[in-house]
Amino acid sequence: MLEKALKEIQRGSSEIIDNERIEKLLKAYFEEGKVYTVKAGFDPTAPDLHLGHTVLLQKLATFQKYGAKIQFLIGDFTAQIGDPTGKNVTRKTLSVSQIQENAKSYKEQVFKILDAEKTEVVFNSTWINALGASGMLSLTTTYNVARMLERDDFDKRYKSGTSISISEFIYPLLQGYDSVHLQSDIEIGGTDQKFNLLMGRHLQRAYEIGKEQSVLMMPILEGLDGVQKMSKSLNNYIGVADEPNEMFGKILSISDELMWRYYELLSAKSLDEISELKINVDNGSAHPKRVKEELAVEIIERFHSLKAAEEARLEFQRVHSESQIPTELDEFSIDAEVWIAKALVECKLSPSTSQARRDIKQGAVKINQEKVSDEQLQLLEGEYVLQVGKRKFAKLKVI
RNA sequence: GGUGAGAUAGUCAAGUGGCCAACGACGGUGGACUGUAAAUCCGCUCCCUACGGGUUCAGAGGUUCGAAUCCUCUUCUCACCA
Repeated sequence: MLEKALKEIQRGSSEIIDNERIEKLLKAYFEEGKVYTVKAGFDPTAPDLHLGHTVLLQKLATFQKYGAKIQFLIGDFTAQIGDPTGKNVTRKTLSVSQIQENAKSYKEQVFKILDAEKTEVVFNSTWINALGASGMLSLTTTYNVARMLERDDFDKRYKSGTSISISEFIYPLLQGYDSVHLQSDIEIGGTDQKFNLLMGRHLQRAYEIGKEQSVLMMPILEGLDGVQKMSKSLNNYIGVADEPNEMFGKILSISDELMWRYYELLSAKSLDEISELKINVDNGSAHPKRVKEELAVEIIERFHSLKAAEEARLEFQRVHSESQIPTELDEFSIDAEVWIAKALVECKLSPSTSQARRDIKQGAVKINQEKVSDEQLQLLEGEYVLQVGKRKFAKLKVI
């Protein structure tokens, strides 16, 4: 049992610091039912969760399975500074009301994965505000500038003469102080957070709270392109709030190679099951597309329902494999006969009439499944299903 | 504060008086091939009912028959020095 739990906890992680302590904590749980705490901090700047975030959330869920109480920390105070990690410019500060709003939508989304019973949502402004100027000052005496500058990103900025604000120096200290206040046993975060995570250990030692948190780091999930990290700003993400059909399409669009990565970090399947799948695909006894569909269904089920997932699968089949028209189309209506190019723009299938004409010229446009060749075509009264390329559809009523 | 370099389409990046709606790359998109994948190949990629017209090269003026290209000012970036 202990073995299994440990294996599950270690799964997918890129680095664990003080693994022995994690073992001890688990042992104490199994033998005496002793509860321990796992902290994870979230920046309330990005309210829309995507699968990249869920890698961490699922790890937390695993911990919950094995006795952990999760300290779900919303860094509402620290967000006012902005995490300098990986940044090469000073971040803008966020307004208090903005942070409040973001934090709220965070909470709404995370309990799809986490067990609310075993989760404590905390805001670090609570204790950091209470720290006061003298508390803050004594916090800063635990570390020095030279060591802070060892950080790669600070180092680069310092050497290149880019500004580093003093508040950014304080950021890691505050994050570490959170671990002091919360008396965390374990903290988990992305690999890019290593410096900040280690600061928790450092400060717990400095404040002599009698323990040093273990640190478990998870790799950063690649986005749909398979290269850059999943992020909203790169538009390569799968949002947990995405529609089932959209999720299905996005998951199916990832490369086979990336699929295994997603399996490892996102699926609830055991590693043994996954490696068996991989063997089957490699020797040709399983079709990679089927395997990918399975993953898609699993993920959609998690955020929607099994029913929605199966429907998405069927819909996908209809539209893409059998090149039929999707069941639900955006509908538009125009009250006079229109030129086809204008109609495409109206239905948001083309961004401009110029583009629409190009599409027609290239044979990309279909009306009721029939290819359009006449660029000058006028649409008379009636109902039409318009299509551009393989996946853009709309229904148009001309009155 | 001083000096120098620069600002070109979604991004990077050529172009330094007419052949420029502007090379190329990436991205995006359409087609072929497929498993709507990847890889590969081909087309398109400022707007406009278009063998034509309009608006672009940080912004504002100016020189010229003609400017992304030359001049002036402004704004912003970056580098070096203090």
